[in-house]
Amino acid sequence: MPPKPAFPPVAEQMKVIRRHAVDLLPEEELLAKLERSRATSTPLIVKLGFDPTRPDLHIGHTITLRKLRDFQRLGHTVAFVVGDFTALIGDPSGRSATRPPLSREEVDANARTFADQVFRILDQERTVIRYNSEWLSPMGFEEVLRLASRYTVARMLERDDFQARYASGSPISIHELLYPLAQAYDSVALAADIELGGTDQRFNLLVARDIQREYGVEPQVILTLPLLEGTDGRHKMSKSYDNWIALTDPPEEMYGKTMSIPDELIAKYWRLGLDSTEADVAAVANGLDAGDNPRDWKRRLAHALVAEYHGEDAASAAAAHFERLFVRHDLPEEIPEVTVSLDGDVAPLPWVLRAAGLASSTSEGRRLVEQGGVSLDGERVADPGLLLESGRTAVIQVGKRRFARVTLSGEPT
RNA sequence: GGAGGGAUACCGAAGCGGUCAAACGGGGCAGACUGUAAAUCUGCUGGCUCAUGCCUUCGGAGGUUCGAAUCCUCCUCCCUCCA
Repeated sequence: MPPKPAFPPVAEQMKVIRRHAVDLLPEEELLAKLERSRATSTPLIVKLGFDPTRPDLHIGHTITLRKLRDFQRLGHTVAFVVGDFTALIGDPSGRSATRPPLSREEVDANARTFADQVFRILDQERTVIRYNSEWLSPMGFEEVLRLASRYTVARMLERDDFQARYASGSPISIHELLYPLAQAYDSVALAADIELGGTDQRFNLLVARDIQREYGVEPQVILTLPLLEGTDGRHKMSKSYDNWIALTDPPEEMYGKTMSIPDELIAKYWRLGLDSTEADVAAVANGLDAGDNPRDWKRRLAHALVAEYHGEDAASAAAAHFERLFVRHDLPEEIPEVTVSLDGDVAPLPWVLRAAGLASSTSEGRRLVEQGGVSLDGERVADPGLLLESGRTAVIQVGKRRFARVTLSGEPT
């Protein structure tokens, strides 16, 4: 059992809770809940939904996770809802297309991966994980109708992503309209006091309040947190935009991706991406205002991020690796060894690139050579017709980041 | 149930009988530049054991034609309006 929570005074709790919050609605209700919780020594139930279609957490998710941890430190309980049932629908949030549903096995595997990552930040003792199939699956059609009758099409279509899809003539399936209701019902089942989410979740979170009320459950307070832009600096961080820094990214990858964010985002990453204090954030902002080279703050940021998830040593190694590859353009410390078997005595370079996994096709390999993107033992190659003999070993570099020490073997496998 | 519109490469979107491996934009990749995997500029972006060569693509299946992404028939899916 977790130690008996010692709830700090409400004003103090509010101060912690408010930090970084975008929406905190309605605040009076939260105050009341906190007062009651403290008076009765009962932790509040703080809900966060998790979509098991995307098990890979990234830096953007940590903003919400840290806020959850704040709640845990204040003595409250976190309830995670694994949306294994709702994954059959696919959250239409921010998507332009219907999502394909998942299999049971995928959901389970994703949920496990998710838990591994989440407990890097959260306190396991004060976390409850629930699967929403637990209550959604047994609902009969009658129950679903009852739930669906509590909300109107017009209100549902207020959601800007639905509106955009409808306006642009993209299909919206009826079941997608049910998603916010299902998510809302989770809050009924859990009797959630507070639900967190990114600002893009505002609509879904608010629907839950109405549905809870309909079912005679005290409505939850909603707390939304800022979305962090991804490495491209344009879209919110997301796997689908390929602009994400995953918690599980290897150190060099994490470091390099961080170094590629636009300079304007440095301060924001410090504020939201790290477990930083106001003083840290101020130091960064002041430094940048005073004309510090942004590169230095970005390096510190990259270092701090890697250190948080991989430790100090890994962070230093990643920094050194970055120096070597991108600043000095040297070879990396470790180059993967690849052996390629030839059919004959020689093989054209583009073919070898494909066989060694350095290009996705021979034609792609040919293009890379033609564009000067390929070098052999440090020498740039210009002729796509170049033949390599069997028995030879060479370090082949493609672009800035792909390397392999390739051995050509004459033995047909 | 009725009427009309649509399905094109990773995404969006042109093309409407040959000059189409298919405009353009985004994305991606490469090059130059850079503190940077940023920004900017330039190029590339179906496949093939070495090719001013060959092969396969424009929802699916047939057909017309010397020749089809483009025309016809049927099928599948989507959208809009009317009921």
